[in-house]
Amino acid sequence: MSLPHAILTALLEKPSSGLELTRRFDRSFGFFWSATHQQIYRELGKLEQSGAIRALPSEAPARGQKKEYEVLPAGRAELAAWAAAGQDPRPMRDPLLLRMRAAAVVGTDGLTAELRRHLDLHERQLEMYEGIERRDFPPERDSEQDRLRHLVLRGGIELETFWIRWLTQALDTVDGEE
Amino acid sequence: MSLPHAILTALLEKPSSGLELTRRFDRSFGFFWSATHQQIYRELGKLEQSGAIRALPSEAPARGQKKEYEVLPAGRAELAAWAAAGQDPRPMRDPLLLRMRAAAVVGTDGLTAELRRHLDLHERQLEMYEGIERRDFPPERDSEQDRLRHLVLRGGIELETFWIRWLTQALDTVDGEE
DNA sequence: CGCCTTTATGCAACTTGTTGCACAAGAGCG
DNA sequence: CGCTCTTGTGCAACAAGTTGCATAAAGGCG
Repeated sequence: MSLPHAILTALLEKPSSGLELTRRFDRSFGFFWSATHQQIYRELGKLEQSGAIRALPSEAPARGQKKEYEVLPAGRAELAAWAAAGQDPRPMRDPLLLRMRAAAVVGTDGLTAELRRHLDLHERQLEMYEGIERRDFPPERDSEQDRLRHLVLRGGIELETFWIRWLTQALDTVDGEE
Repeated sequence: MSLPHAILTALLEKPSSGLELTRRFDRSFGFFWSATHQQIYRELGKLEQSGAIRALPSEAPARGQKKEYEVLPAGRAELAAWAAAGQDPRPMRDPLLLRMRAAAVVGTDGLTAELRRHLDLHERQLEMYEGIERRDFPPERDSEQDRLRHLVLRGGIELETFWIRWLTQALDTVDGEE
């Protein structure tokens, strides 16, 4: 049940239309939560029905016309309750680690190229995050919000760093076999 | 489409019944892929129907009786093809990072306890992994299979280490606000 | 025997996430 | 005007994962 809360958070930071939200989820928001535009539209409909958000008044509320949403007090309260509630960490489910374990039984043919490709993807991702860190979190900005958001971004950066280190080890190990 | 392949990998390592598989997925297999017993039984049925695995003959093939499965050549081939194929890393989706971002907007009330609880869970998990590392991967064991499986376990260990480090930072940041 | 617990298999309903496509309006262009 | 491209909203079908419950046999116990 996290997607509605992700949308509420995004809308509290800045009221947006469905497509704008989609773009934000593809960019910086995607560090910690991804979503497709279909998911977003479906959820916006539900949130509007339940009274958590509302569409800002517009002259032309027709199909194909931009529709901006803002969060209502009920939505804000719901988000605050959710953020403070207890939730266990999700059990791990990583296809790449699984494939490595499978390779231990069926052989490592064709794996090197795939590992290199992933390494490259993670290196680009890391560069992007570091660019954002330089742009959005210079040392002089230090409000409460900035510190918390910076912390989240640091999570993304350190996770990418982990993958890069692991993939490098993996390439050493797999190449060593051949 | 990873669950069937996770099951094939587990069965290749050691033929098992549904409940045995469930236990393995709760223990060491869970480092990189989790599954409930309902998922597993459903998938075992599908895999048997498609000819990837078969039930080992038993005297009493009745409900409530243990039913062991083994992988057939078709299943092994399918797994090898899947392991070597290209698959993009999944987009991130972490509820805790999301909650931290939400907390930046709605406030950090009640968050400290939750962060401490997660820190504790990750510390236990790390200890468990390190125990397994000492037991199953002593320096003298160094076959190809061992190196690859050890690599996967190292992934689990380093991920837990990452979370512990991040949660410690997070606690510093959140406590600093109060 | 009758009752309870453990081991084991399994169905059904629901929620969440993905994929593919349809529809609508405006802008640029010959 | 008619054509195509971009922006924007949305439905429908499917796949994957979760939750709750049902069923059955075997072993221990009074």
